[in-house]
Amino acid sequence: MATEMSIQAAFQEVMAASGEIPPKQQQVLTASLALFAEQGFANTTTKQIAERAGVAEGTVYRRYKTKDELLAAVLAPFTTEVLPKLVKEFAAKVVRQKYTTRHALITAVITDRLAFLQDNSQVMRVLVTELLVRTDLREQFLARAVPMVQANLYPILDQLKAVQELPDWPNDRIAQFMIGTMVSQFIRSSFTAEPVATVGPLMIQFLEQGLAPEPTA
Amino acid sequence: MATEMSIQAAFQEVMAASGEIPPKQQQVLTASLALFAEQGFANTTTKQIAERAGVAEGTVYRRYKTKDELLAAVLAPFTTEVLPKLVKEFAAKVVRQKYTTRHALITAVITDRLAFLQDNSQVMRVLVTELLVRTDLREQFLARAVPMVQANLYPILDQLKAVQELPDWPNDRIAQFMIGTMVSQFIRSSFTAEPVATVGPLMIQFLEQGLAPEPTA
DNA sequence: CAATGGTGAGTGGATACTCACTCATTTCTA
DNA sequence: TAGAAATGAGTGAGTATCCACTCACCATTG
Repeated sequence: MATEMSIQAAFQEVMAASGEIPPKQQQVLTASLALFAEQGFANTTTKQIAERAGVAEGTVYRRYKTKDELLAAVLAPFTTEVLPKLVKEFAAKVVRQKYTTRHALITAVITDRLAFLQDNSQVMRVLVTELLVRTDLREQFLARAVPMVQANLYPILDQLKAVQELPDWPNDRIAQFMIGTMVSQFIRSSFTAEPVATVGPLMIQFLEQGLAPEPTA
Repeated sequence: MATEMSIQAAFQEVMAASGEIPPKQQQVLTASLALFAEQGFANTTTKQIAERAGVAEGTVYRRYKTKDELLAAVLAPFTTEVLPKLVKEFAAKVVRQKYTTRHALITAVITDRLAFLQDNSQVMRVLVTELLVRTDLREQFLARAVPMVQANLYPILDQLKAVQELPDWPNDRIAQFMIGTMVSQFIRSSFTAEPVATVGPLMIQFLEQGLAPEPTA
């Protein structure tokens, strides 16, 4: 599957960061992620994880002492490494290329970031489902993600508002429309396995029109 | 809570339809729904259900023989009674009032149907979370919901396309944009408990602009 | 040998589900 | 109509199973 590469890449970061992670532990993480994505966290047993990882059940518990720690270990790299990089790289790119139209901004978001999300569809899937149910995880995630988006995306939005490229709506609403459109597409294509390329143009046009500024009265 | 009335209403329908459902069984259903919505299906024990319903654990199993049957019983009225009515009433209303602009259509969808969804937020919540994880349930639901939407919404869209009130995009895409925008708002406000009234106008404007037809070249 | 990774049988607790019984209401019968 | 019988919702202690987690032991490497 196309997903495995970037998932591996995400884990690679953790491996590099926190010393060596032995191969079997990596298999445990990979298997956990896959099973959590397929069945959900609560419906996955540690025995299943061991089997899919080709490992004894005790091995599952060698490094991570509880099943919850395993979930955290699977999600952590995404929220602490991948997501920040995602947002910041994007902001940097936008600033560097001096996008002054929402068309350029939206195109960048859709083609670049949506593809990225779809590459990481497994983690995204687990994250979305668990955020819906686990209050603690949701708060923790929002506490990290929201300020990050605010700090990096909002200035850009303000800038575009100033030049009449965006309507004078609250930033959180604009962000919600963009994110909502992306996530709904993401979820849909995570079931139909359709590539972004086919839908991209339509989403761009829809967002571009939807976020057009109201005629100045 | 504002939700309880319409939830009760949904159960009322089933009660009326399939003979008498004794009061304690109704308490079991209500408790199940509430707990499933709060914690998710897999994280809810039958003991918890019994306690919240003020009932012995055996009572939980009198009518519904398994926990899965209980989930089905909680979701069934929504997909078989409420959702069809939701869609058909909407379609009927639209046709009756002869909406010929997308503004009227979108306004109707947002103010009317979104409020309805938020009234049924508990069932929606359970449905959404379980659809993400349970393949069988998802297929079953889509097999019912998709044709219903196609039969009732698509003709209206075609009609509006004909009079240049909608762009010539595939119907499923237009539907996705509308549904995605609504659901993302629904999920957000199911956490922040903000009323629809405040966001409605913005969503309407966003969708109306986003779904404006491209200038005929 | 020390240290670290790996093993898998075993354990305690939780949980979905059962069943023999009670009790109230309804239906049958003399 | 009084009493007997049947019905079925409700009960809660009990059971079989499952599952997260442990631990005493083994293997490999430096």
